[in-house]
Amino acid sequence: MRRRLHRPASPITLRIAMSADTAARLDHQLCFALYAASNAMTRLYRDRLEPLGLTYPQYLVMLVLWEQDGLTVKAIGERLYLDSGTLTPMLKRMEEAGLLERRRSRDDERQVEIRLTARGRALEREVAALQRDLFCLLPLGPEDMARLRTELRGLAARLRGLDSL
Amino acid sequence: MRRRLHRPASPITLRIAMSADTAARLDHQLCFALYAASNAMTRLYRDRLEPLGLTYPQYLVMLVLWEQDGLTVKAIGERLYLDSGTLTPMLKRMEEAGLLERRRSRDDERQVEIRLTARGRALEREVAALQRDLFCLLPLGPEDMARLRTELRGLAARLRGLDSL
DNA sequence: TAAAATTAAATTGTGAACAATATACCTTCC
DNA sequence: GGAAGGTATATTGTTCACAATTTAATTTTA
Repeated sequence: MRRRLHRPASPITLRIAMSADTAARLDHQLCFALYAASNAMTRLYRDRLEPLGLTYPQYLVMLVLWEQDGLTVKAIGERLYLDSGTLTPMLKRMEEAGLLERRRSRDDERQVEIRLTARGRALEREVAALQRDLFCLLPLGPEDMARLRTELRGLAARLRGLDSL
Repeated sequence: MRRRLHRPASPITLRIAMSADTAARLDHQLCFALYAASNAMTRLYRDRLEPLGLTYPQYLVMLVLWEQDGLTVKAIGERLYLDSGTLTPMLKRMEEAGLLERRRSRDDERQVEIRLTARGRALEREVAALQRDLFCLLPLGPEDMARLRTELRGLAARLRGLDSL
C-alpha cells in the first residue's frame, strides 16, 4: 500500500489530482479574473461617464451609433451581443434623456430604427476627450493593449461558439 | 499649405490623429473586449450551473466559502470585490435555497457570519465535475489560460488603483 | 466615561442582463 | 389569397451591481 504513494503519477492521475486540489480555488479561475477585471473597468468608466449622463452600457450603444447611425435594435444587439430584453428599456431611457430617437421602420414595421439626436451626436467630442484621458491613465502600452484586446475577442468568439453545445 | 499634408507626422501628431480617427470605434476598445468576453463566459456558466441551482455570482460565493467557511459578509466582499448591497440579498437567496446560513457574530454584532450547510458543502463535488468539463471545452491550453488570467488580475488590480484618482 | 467618529450590514432606488413569453408583422408555399 | 412558419421588438419577472442612505454596534478621543 505504501508503495503506491511513492509511485510517480501518470499524466492523467496528475491532471485529476491537480483538479481536485486547485480547480475550485477562486484565484485559479479564468472566469473570475475576467469577471473582476470587467467589473473594475466598468467602475472606472462609470465615474467618468456620469457627468456626461451616460452609463457604461449606454456608452457602448453610443459607440455603435457614432460608427453607424440609423441601425435597428437587432443590429445594435448583434454588435454588442445583447438582446432586446436588455436593449429595449435601455434605448427608451436614452430616448428620455434626449440622446436618440426610436422610430418604427416604414419598410418593415417589426423593426425599430434608432437615430441619434443632435445632442447625441454632439456628445462624441466630450467622449473623445474622456477616452484620451483614460488611454493615458491605463496601465498598458498600446501594444500590450492591442494584444490583450485581440486575445479577449478571440476567447469571446470561441465561448460564444461553445454556448450552443 | 499643401506641403503640410505631405510632411511626415511627428509621433505626437500621429497619436492624436489616431485617437480622433479610431479611438471611438467599438472594436478598438479594450473595455468592450473585456465586457463582451465576461458576458460570454457568464452565459457559458449559466446554463451549466442552472441544474445545480446556482447563478454565476452565487457560484463565486461558493468558491470563496469552500476555500474558507465562516467568513463575514465583508470578507466575502473583499474577496470578490462586491459590496453589501450586492451580497446581502444574494446571500439571503442562497440561505433560502438551503446552501448556507447567516448568523450575527457573537464577538461583534455588526458582523454577519456565513456558514455552509451540508448541502452547500456537498455541492462542491458536482461543481468540480462541471469545472473539469469546462476546462476541457475551453479553447485555451493551461499555459495560455494561466498567462491570460495573470494578465487580467494585474490589469484589474491596477484599474482598482486608478479608481481612487 | 460620554460624545464623536468609524465600521458592518441592511435598505432603497436605478439600471443592466437575460429567460420566457407575447404581439405584431412579414414571408412562404400550397 | 390564406394558413403556417419565421422574425423583430416588447413585456414580465428574476437576479445582479452599485450609489446613497440608514441603523446598529464598536472604537476613539476629549
